[in-house]
Amino acid sequence: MVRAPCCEKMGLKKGPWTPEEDQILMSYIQKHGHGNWRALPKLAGLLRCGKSCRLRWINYLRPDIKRGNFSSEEEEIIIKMHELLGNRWSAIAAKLPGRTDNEIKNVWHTHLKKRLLNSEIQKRVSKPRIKRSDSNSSTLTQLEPTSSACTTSLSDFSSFSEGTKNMDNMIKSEDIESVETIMPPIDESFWSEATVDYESSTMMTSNSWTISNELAPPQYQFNSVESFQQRSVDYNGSNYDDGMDFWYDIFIKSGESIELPEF
DNA sequence: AAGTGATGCAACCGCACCTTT
DNA sequence: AAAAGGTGCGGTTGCATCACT
Repeated sequence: MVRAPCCEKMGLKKGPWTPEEDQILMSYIQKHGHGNWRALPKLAGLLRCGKSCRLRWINYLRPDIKRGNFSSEEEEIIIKMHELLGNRWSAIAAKLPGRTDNEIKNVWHTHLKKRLLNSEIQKRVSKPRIKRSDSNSSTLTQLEPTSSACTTSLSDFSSFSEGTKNMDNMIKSEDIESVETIMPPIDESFWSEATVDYESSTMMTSNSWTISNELAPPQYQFNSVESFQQRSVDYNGSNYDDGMDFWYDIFIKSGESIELPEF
């Protein structure tokens, strides 16, 4: 398929929008709707490409756009949804009326990512969960005390293996509050003794993990090694690095010895 | 006051997917 | 069924502003 020439080659304008352009675009869409974005600029008398018009409308001019800083509730939702969906900004934006995917993406990269990183560092510094059991070996031992065993299986979590896209079906807009139910906060009683054998120093490469752990809340359990591997591969399809801790947490709790696939 | 680096945000780009022909 | 065209998404960039020296 032949790609359409870019805006510049067509003699179209790029860069920041002027108030005049905004006004033209806004009044045209209010009067006629946007219809075909590609045809819109010509019809509206704008020297812009349709893509640029669409973006400007969606991210800035739409009447239902919410302006101003994100509330702490909104930030919480973004954090939780990102934990579940990864960098699927449009899906996250769908849960936050008036906010755009672009805005959420920016907020994530400029504020929330750093904040989460800091709090994670703080958490690990203040209460380390893992120590090297032998300074000459790569075996790591988790320190926290055990708690009661959990025997429930994770079959209700199985739709995960169909890929992260199916998350849209799992999470309905009215269920935002219930994200806690899907991914409950982890309290200290959750952790048990575990060992992790590394074949490399980084979690991003293929490792051999040995987990001894008799407990896990249902939402973190896996029925088999294969199911975990399948899920980790699926997750890798989106954003494995961002979610490494997420998988690490799950894995630590899965109570199985498995080989992570090569990524 | 000037220079410089960091930060935030709007906008662009390339790609994938969907729809139409 | 395949090609063409349209749309939406996520990653990235560039610029304005702020903070610091």
